[in-house]
Amino acid sequence: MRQINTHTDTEESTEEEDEQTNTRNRCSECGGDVYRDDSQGELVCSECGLVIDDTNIDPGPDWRAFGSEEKKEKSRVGAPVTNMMHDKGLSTNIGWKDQDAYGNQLSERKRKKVQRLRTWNERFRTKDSTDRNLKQALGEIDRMASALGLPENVRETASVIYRRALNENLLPGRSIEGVATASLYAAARRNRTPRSIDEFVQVSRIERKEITRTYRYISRELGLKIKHANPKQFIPRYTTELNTPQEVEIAAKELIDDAAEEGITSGKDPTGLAAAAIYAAALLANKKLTQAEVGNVAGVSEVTIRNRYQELLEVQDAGLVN
DNA sequence: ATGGTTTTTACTGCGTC
DNA sequence: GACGCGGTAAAAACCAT
Repeated sequence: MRQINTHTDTEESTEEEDEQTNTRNRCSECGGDVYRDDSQGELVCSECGLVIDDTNIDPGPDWRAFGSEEKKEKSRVGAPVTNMMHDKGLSTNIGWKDQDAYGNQLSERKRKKVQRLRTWNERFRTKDSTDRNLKQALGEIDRMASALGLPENVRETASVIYRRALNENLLPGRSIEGVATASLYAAARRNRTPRSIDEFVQVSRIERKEITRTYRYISRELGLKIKHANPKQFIPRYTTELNTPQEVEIAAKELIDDAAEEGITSGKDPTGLAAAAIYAAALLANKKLTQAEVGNVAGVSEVTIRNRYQELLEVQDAGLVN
């Protein structure tokens, strides 16, 4: 009896978050109005183009439900719609095994029939050039995102950006790969998990010049209004790669904050600032790193670190007086 | 295309281990 | 002598116009 009670208790107390967190929101980036684009199933900022909130892709039950009993029954069925497949994962897939749904072998006639179905299904699935284009681009986005360790929601954002570029006819004259790379670069920055151009050069087949050129182009044409990357966003990855103690990481972030308040960070390469902050923080913590070490993992020259970290320390000295 | 800003490259001298 | 560091000038890259 006791056992039964506790069991049911835990079961009923799960999943009671029906907060409607949307429609009249402010964009976290630029403060613009956010509206819901139902055709895509995502929140879009009217100011800066788009805001993907991954909690919003598949938020809950499909229909209105009255009471919690009904709510349980009418939950959504099937995989969530995703932008990462060129048909958003909604198409039919025919298995490759020559078995029916019960696992029995198919007869010779049925097998041929299914084979024909597979063929036609594949033809329809990638019917026109747009679909083939998307298919290839999304494959590239996925590949690069994996290589750079970018999470799912960044890939989703990149997919959306790419679709928009495609819809607005920005592709002609540009390579699919280039636009795919630029889309992912933009998406990574938008979602506050930026990667440097250098890192993209490592994993993309596109050379640096074209990545930046294409990024500028689609960013302008789509009105993405992406803010400059915050140097702090690079620090954790660098410090873990350098195996520095956590105090250094924290101190480095504070150095960035202080510098940002003084306004000496604008126009400067964020990776350079991050590297300098780490170097300076390590110095202050008596946990020395060489400029070359930090420069290597951040992809920044020693000269830049020198210039930046002295500026950072100047701010600190001035701050102590105040 | 142009000019202003920032970063990189390459080289230097200095002190330390 | 090798290494880490600081400084510098010129080249290269970047960015807005």
